[in-house]
Amino acid sequence: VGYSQTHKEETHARLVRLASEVLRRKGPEKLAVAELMHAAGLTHGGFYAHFKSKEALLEEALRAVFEDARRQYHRIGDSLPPRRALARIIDAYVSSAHRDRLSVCPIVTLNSDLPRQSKTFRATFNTGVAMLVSTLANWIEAAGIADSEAQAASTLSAMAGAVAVSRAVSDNRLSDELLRSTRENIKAQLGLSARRSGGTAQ
Amino acid sequence: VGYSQTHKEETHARLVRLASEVLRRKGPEKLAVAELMHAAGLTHGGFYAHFKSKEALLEEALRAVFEDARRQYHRIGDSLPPRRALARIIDAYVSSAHRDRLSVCPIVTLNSDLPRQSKTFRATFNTGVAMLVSTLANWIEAAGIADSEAQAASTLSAMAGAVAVSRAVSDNRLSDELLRSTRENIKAQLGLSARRSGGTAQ
DNA sequence: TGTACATCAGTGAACGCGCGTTCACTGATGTAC
DNA sequence: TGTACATCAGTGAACGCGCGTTCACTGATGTAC
Repeated sequence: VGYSQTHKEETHARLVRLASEVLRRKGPEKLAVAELMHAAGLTHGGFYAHFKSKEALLEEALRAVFEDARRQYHRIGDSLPPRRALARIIDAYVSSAHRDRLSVCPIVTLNSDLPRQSKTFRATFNTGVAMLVSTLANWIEAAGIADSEAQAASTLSAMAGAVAVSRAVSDNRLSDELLRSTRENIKAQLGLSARRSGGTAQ
Repeated sequence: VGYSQTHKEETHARLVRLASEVLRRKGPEKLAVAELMHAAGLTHGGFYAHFKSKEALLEEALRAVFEDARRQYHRIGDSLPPRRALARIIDAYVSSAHRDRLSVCPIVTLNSDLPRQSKTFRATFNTGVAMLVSTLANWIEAAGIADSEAQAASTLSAMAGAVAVSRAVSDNRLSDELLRSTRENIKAQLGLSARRSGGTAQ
């Protein structure tokens, strides 16, 4: 009835996808409904046919961002033995490439916005962080490392902190050194530096 | 001429001090001029007798926050030998007490706001981070640890990341464990775990 | 197979509110005489 | 020592803008007959 059957769902999904990018780029408060709708080729009034409120959109978008992050880990780590998977994830995360482009990781982009957000937004964030921690913890446990959950949380926070601070350091040399030494520190901590399993094949 | 000689300077300083707290609590965008002035017992119009703009206040306030952080390090670490100083700073920073109260450290509170702020605000932040890094680097170097500047940056980012993430973790047990294992990881990294220098005497 | 109708995704003007900034003013105090 | 005056920190109303939300509407399309 009016438009094709899946049309609304498609538009909805497109808005969430767009919003998840704007959310990472600008944060929750600077994401403007009118601007988002315009970017989607629509007028701002139509927004409320899709979302109860801006808040509702933010929550959907945040879930999407965490999902993207989880997928990213799996894209990098699946099909590798656990120790190699961890090393690859750490190298990809704590990198100047990650520093210089829009982060997929909401922890880097949104952590300090959190206290000012609504309870439900924070709850969604909590859930997302828990998901990422347990994703990492699976590899860490599979690698035979003790205390996997706490180590996963500590690793994730050290990675996110390093990228966040590297962005705030204007001296490029120091910024690169910070990332390099964080990669080494984390890998040493997880006992991944020993290079037991041969070369860097594939 | 009107009021006492130092009156204006005192008011100015009081506004900056208040702002530095609000800045850490609410971030740059949610710091409202009228609200700040009201908190200082003044009306909002008078603001512009003290600051060229809100932006100018934010920069002064941010400098004050970084100064507070630096003073905090010295308060904890001065009068201790370098290794003990570092251990004490790490324990105080990466603690549930720090997680649960308003952070003195602007890296924890403001890092993800940064990309949305003005160039000069970011420059002020850069300067502040550089100052904290070199403060830590002094102790690290004095402790005879190699690569002190990069280690200082990496340590600071790991500490800030841990506190930020610990705030976003709703599971209290995991949150505490994250802090504990980060403390241990960082101290192990800096070779402070060996407990060479005896007990914990004052 | 063709036509009238109902649906509803999207339109665009309008509203209200928060907030940074401006500005003409006031009145307490130090200073000149 | 007392008085008129100039200064200027602070006042409070007003303005303009961004932005979330509302709402009466439109017009393309599927459906009933």
